[in-house]
Amino acid sequence: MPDSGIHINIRETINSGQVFLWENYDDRWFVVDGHDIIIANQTPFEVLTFSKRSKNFFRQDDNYGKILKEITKDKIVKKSAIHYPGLRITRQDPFQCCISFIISSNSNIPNIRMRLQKLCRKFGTKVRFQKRDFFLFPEPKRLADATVQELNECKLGYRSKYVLDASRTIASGEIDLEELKKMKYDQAKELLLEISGIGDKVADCIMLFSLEKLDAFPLDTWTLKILQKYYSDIFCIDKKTISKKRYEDVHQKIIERFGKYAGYSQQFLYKMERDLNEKKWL
DNA sequence: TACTAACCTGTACG
DNA sequence: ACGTACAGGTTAG
Repeated sequence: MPDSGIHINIRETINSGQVFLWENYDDRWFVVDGHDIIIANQTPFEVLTFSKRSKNFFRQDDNYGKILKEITKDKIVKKSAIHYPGLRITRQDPFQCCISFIISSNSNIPNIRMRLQKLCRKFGTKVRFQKRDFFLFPEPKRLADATVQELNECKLGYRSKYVLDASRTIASGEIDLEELKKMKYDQAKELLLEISGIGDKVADCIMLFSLEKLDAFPLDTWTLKILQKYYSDIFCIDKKTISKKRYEDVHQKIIERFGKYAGYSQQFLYKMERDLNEKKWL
């Protein structure tokens, strides 16, 4: 059963920390997604692409009703789901998603966005679409051929070498992100963790937002805070960070608690807690 | 295995 | 104005 627009809130979905390269003009949303641009209109609901290929960027093909029914068994998630109807997980270009979250480490959303924009302007292709100019996200090969010096000009800081490493690993085919889509969570994660700059949290973001792993539940400062605040009876989290071993243990418990669509639960909880603390989405 | 410090950079706040 | 703290973490020791 395909989703109609009423089950997709474009504004809230884009403003939930999963996608960074977007612009809002005249009530329409433009999202740079790899070598393509998504244009989304809320009412009447319509999603088009620059490439003219059909893409379910908002995961319109998910059975949203079924997923909601599953994840709202949890009262806190239910509260958030009522407050944010139509909040979705996006299906992003894997390479862009990968670089986006490598860049996100120890940083904030406006800063991540700025760096990605600089990467696009410096290495991406300029295109004209709907009477506006856009820079597409650079291909893996283009970034693999860049120098640390050039990447530093995009203000990546110490992350420049990570971006280079990841781009080379992917451009060479050593790791094929499309192949990871077909794998189970554990197997895909193991491969992602081989790339320097990708730890547990970043790997989970990449898998949830671009590799079809709805059971991925990124554990960052916010979600850990959420587990402490609302689920102290189930999860014994005392610090701001957790060790690798603990991360795996907690993820296992997360699946037991929230089910196979735990990633969706995470998005609702994350959105709610960030808004509660009046954090910026841009 | 668990724990810490160091890390680039822009922005917010005093 | 100018210093300091902090941000969707990861790595090295």
